[in-house]
Amino acid sequence: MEKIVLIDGHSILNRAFYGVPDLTNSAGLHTNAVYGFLNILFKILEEESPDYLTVAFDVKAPTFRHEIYKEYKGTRKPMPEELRQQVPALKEVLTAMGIKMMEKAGLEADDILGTLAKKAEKEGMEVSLVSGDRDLLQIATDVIKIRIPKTKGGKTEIEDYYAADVKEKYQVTPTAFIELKALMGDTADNIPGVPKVGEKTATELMVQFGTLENLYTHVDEVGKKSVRESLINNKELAYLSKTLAEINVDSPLDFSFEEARVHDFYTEEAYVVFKKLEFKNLLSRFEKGISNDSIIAGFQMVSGLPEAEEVFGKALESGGEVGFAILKDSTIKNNSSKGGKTGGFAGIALGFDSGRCFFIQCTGLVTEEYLRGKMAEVSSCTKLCCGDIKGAYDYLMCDDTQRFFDVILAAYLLNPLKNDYTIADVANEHLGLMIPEQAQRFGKASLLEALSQKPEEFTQYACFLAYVALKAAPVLREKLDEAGMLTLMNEIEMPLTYVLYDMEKEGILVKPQELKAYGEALTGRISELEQKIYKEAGTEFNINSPKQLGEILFDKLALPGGKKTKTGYSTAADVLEKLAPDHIIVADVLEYRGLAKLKSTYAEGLSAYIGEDNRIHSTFNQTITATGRISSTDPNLQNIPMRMELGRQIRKVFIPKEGCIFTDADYSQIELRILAHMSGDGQLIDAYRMHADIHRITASQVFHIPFDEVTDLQRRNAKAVNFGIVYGISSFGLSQGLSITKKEAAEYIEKYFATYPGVKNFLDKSVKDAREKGYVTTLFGRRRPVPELSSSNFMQRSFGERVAMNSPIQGTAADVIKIAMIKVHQRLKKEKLASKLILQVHDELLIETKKEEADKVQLILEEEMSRAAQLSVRLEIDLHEGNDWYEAK
DNA sequence: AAACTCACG
DNA sequence: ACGTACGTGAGTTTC
Repeated sequence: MEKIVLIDGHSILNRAFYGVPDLTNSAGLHTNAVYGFLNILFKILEEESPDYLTVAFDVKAPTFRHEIYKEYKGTRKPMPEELRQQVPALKEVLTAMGIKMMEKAGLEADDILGTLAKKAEKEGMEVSLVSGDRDLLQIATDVIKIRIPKTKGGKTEIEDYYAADVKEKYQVTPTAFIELKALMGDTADNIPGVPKVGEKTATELMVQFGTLENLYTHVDEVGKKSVRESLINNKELAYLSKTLAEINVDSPLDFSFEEARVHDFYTEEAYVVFKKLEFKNLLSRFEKGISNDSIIAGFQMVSGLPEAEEVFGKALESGGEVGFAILKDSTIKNNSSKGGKTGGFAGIALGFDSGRCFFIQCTGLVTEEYLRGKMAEVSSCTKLCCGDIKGAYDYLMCDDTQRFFDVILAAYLLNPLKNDYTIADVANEHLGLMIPEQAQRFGKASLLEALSQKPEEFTQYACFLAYVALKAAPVLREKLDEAGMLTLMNEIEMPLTYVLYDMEKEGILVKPQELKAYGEALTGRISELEQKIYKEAGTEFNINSPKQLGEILFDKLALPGGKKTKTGYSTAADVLEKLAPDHIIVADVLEYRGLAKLKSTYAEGLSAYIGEDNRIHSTFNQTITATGRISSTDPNLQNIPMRMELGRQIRKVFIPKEGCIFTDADYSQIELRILAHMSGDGQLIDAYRMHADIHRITASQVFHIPFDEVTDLQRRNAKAVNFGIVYGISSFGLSQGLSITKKEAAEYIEKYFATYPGVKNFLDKSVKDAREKGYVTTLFGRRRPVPELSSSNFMQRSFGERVAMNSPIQGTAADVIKIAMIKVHQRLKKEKLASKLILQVHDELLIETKKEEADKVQLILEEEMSRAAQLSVRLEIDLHEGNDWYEAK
């Protein structure tokens, strides 16, 4: 028997929209609903393998049936903008996939679907009708199956209804379902229904009387008086509702089943559209369809020394750029293999302009050392491009990044919002090429396992890395240039890769015994507090569990504070701090938490990263943050305690090596200074020229008080406002920060803006720019897209506004310190100093300084950091030195 | 894997 | 009316 699948377009799109978290492509187009729709579509197609397929749409609501009863229209909420823009996108996708669509002015999708379903039934087909709402249940029969997808926790399950299933679940036949609905009404569909009759009463009535006709014939038999009267008084309404609820299964439609016949959906056109929408999971469906055969034909594995020599010779002679990839497992430093070198090394891939690519396997005479030597030679005189160059420097020789180009880094600059960046992604987005991800090819196998198990697949993979790097480089350069970020790339990000590589390699020396002792010193107090808390609570429980803690505090002990999070009570510090003065147990919990954090995250956490050289080699990531900052992982050395004295003590275990001291330099209020510069606000610029405590000046100017009479409270408030401005001010946020009312906060903000009108102007302009262009930029051209601004959700939109205000400031600060790092690193090298830059903490640089170089290092830091950008205010530096990190801050 | 909490700038 | 300050990473519990 032939089979047709009919889909209710708007209804499924709507379901998908609310069931799939927000997604946007890099052009800022929302795509979650289309994505969800396609997932449902593919699932259905896989299950049903139909012969025919049609998607029906309403032309626009409200239509035909609703027009009859105008008074009730307009209860439907307007479609959110994020959803509206996805309707044409979906139609584009379906068109590209060659899927038949039906829509007709004056007809609702329901009518089209109903009509087609009945038509197909008559032709002797099986019918699957997919819709998000239950209206369609009325046309279920023994061959017409209604399918209702439900998204439960990310998984889509589909409920199926044949006529019998409707009867089972709703106790009425599909035909009676119409009248059931007429009685109870449906606000979403503008069906009035009979007052006083809800779902329960309606079901009872239909079970008892079977039809509306019969109900009114025997209306006096209705038991409940109020219901009986309502039925009698609203007879007309009931029949009108029936008209509204009934799907027209005999609509005038030109339809030929042949047009709806299913064929290959994975067309070129569809591929292009999927790529535009950035559905990379779905793109894998095209792999069979689109062939990379002609590219792969140029790939080759090389295992012998003479052949390797030949390939390297080719690289050295190549006039143009060469793509390469180092095939090694990513460094795993976090397990107990302390200071562990890298994982397995499989070899090196090289790609040439001709399209010829070679995977040179590390085997026999072709040793790792040989390859390293050859790559060093090649890198010292050839233009090279790759992905993740920081991870390749171990195999390159020269620290002059001029000849290098990192396509991953370029992809990050073009869209810094993504979670990860892979060569396969770059191929998809920038070359329109489909290549499988590593995991897809080899699963969880290590590289060496993959090589031995699937050598041909591996060769293909390795060569693709080099091929894509080479082919994508000019494309990315062009895109960066268009976006005004080529200089940022060449002058800041690329040179920085080598600085970060050096910092990682250098690491920072720690005192392992001291760190251990610090942790052990905490243990006593922790168990003391643990026992005390159990006693105060009257029971033992897991203090680390917010769930259990919340129940103890707010249920068992009935402390005031109520709910806050989705899952239960909030036990966050700011909530507990309000209770602490009145309840010893809360104060104890807070102290316990503080100590437990220090012990687990820092004392024990850091210990696991100490290498055989007694140094910790963190990883500095350059493609993580949305604003341009770098991040530090494994371990994170950018969040070592500082604010509280006890935590700060941990810094005493970070020490310079023998013969060295630490020199630490940090920018003084770099973000506020950048704000002063970017806004050009005269008053704020002058404030900085006064060369005094900026928060006190702000207080003095905003509150119109002589500088010397500013109280500590006023200074504190002004400081909070300054912070707030940088974060993208909102009265609510400020009120939280200062524990004052929203109204008071709003007054502060108003006064601040009255004092510094240039700042207000600048922030407004940032938001306006972001709305118009879809992104904001830093002083050095770095972009951050702000797709949230086009959201119809108040919260998301407000977030977008704050992002638009904050990112240029935070991002410019990130640019500035990156420049400083490059310059400092260069100077140290140029002046042949042995001192090393080892850490960056956003506005701070730490140098392990040879004692005899201390003065020079201070001078270099001072000069290069303050010179990193020429602003209309000075960039001031605070310099410290010490015999450990604690002393040097 | 997600939620919560908390460390830093 | 809505319910948040901006940017990160890691440890723990819980599903």
